[in-house]
Amino acid sequence: MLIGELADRTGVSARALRHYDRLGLLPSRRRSNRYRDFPDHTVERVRRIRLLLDIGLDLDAAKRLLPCFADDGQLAPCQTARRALADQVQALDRSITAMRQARTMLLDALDQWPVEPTAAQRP
Amino acid sequence: MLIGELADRTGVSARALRHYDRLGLLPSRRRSNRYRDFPDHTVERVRRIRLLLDIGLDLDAAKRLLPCFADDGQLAPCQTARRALADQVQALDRSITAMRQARTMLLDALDQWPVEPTAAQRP
DNA sequence: GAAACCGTAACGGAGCGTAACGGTTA
DNA sequence: CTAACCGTTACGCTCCGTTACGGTTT
Repeated sequence: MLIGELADRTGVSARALRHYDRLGLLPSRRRSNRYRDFPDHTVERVRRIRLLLDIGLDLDAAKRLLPCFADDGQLAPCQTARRALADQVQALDRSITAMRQARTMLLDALDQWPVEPTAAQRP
Repeated sequence: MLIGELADRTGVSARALRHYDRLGLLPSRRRSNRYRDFPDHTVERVRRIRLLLDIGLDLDAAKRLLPCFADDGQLAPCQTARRALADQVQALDRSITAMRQARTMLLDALDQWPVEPTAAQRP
């Protein structure tokens, strides 16, 4: 399929797909007119990439983990995947902690402020 | 004071300080030799900038909020600050939620995997 | 004259968005 | 002919780190 169709079927922009392709994350051949031609299973492959990106990994890590996916879409427990995921859990923990602290600081500041009367409060 | 001293006293790199300066967040005059010359209170100003960055705001928002700080270092409840902070709390909430979901996904995947015996496990 | 500061300019990085310009095809 | 795709540069964005090159001061 052409890149436009792949974009439609995955919800990922053609620009992003070209980006993944240039980094070697997608299996694409070219037609005689130089248009990229993706096999059907690329739809699933893109979904896997987005899954990995969504959990906070970068494209470099995603590239290394793509071979760890089994045919059923499950991430297999290869050594690479295990370490990457474990590391990412810790990274997420650190980020979450930092963001919760920031959130607390903000709420404290807001709580200490007097409430400004607004016309909208009396309908 | 010169930029090196400001960097030392704030723990912020000179490069970052020049960046803030170029964006108009720092009050700096120039000496005859073109060296930046910061007044003493810039130390506190930099701390405020870092505080705002630490809670997830960007330099653009920081620039708008700096005038909202009172002399005692407290962020005053001006309309601008109130909205910015409230918005940021929501942004943090969204990010935290997303990261926790990602964390859960990772742990679920890791839990389903068999434990690989390692030499290091038997000392 | 070296060491230690200061300055500006500019590339790099992550993941694309967004032109800008041009070929292709229905 | 035109609309709708496709292609390849290449700059922009965020917050600086990091050269690279050069003047200033001690």
